Amino acid sequence: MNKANLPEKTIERLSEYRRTLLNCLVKGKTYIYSHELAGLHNITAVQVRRDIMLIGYSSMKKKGYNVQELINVIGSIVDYEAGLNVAVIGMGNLGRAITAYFNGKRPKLNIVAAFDVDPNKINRVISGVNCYHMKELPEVIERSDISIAIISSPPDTANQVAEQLVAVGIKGILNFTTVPLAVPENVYLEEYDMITSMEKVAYFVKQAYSR
Amino acid sequence: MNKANLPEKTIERLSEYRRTLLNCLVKGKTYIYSHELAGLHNITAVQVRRDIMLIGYSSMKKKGYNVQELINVIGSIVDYEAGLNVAVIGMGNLGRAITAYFNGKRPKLNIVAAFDVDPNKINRVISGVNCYHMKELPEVIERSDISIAIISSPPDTANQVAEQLVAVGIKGILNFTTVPLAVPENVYLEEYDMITSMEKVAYFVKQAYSR
DNA sequence: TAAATTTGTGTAAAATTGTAACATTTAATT
DNA sequence: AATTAAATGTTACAATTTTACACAAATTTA
Repeated sequence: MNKANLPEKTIERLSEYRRTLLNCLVKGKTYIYSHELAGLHNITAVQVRRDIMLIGYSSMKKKGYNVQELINVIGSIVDYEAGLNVAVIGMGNLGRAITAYFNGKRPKLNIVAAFDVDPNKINRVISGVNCYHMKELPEVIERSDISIAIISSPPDTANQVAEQLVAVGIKGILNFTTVPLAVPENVYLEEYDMITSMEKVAYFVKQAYSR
Repeated sequence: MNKANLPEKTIERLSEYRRTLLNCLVKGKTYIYSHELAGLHNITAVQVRRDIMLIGYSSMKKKGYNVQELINVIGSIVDYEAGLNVAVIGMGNLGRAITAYFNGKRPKLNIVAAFDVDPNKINRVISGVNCYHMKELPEVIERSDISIAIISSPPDTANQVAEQLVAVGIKGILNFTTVPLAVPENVYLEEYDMITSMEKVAYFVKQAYSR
């Protein structure tokens, strides 16, 4: 079973499917058809079946997919069995919201440390996570075996923060700041900018108006 | 000049270019080469030139692009001249952070109202925006000429909220909840899920480990 | 004037998704 | 029990979107 090298888009969808599936479980739904899952995600049933085919899972034919089993299989693809630890850099409004929003939602992904430079935040538990001074970064990352970082620091510090993170061996970065980052190839970088998302929406709304 | 129907990815990049360009201006840089812009965004110079070609702008050959001019042209594509008003639905941690983070950053996009059902929030100014009760939604949307909504409400209410928004004539939705939404075709929907982004990072970190 | 640099753009390639088709399996129905 | 209907697994191909390649034209610099 070649679970490696799945298309990036497939990974995204698998993550999304899992959320929907977890929701199904809560509602007591134990089987789901490909076309149901497709409808919930605004895609075609073939796409769903293809994605699921790629991860090597088979349904109970004619009854749809076993929800719990599918959740497990997706987990075996997406999750790192031993769990991965995450740090948040920058505990402003956004950093705190992300931390609060995220923590506890994924058993195999835990935010275990936060960093800032504001003396009022250092050595306090904020949004459920202890906040350290940036100068402690190397030690804490090492000690807590942190491999992923979320950057929510002020934009002008972002690249410098990224450099430090790379230097201490971080393997994946999720960038919430407004500046694009430069990192070596062996570090996976996911950029996310809310403003771009908003502007995209605005553009298409504008298009709708001018017709 | 056919500015309509630009590829979605191009719109994203234009938004990102603009941010970088604004930053250049601040630093006193008035001209920029395609390969410089490309380097800052980890893409190829051809991609940059192609995007700029699509919006019908031409550089001073051999001196690079005029930063201010390019900002203006991108604005003429992405922005709605008269401005667009935005509402945030759900003023929990995330809603407040988004509002605080966003407001003031884009002159043509303004968050002008927030909605919640928590009595402690109603009729208060939160993160710089007045918070109304959900039952006032139709009236406020109408009165304030709001065409875009950000949903940051609890997941189980998201679809119901979306329905209400569609009913009152919202044209674009940015969904920050964990449930995918179903909206009519004439409403532009942008889904964003942090957890999926995180899981994507985690997946690729995992891949890196198992090699 | 020659060399080097940079842009603009036609064309090709790659990646992704959608459509159609169909054998196969299973559940339900008659 | 046989038939019908529904759903999956899979392939092939078309359509679309996105990115890369190649190169002429323009312009600066040496």
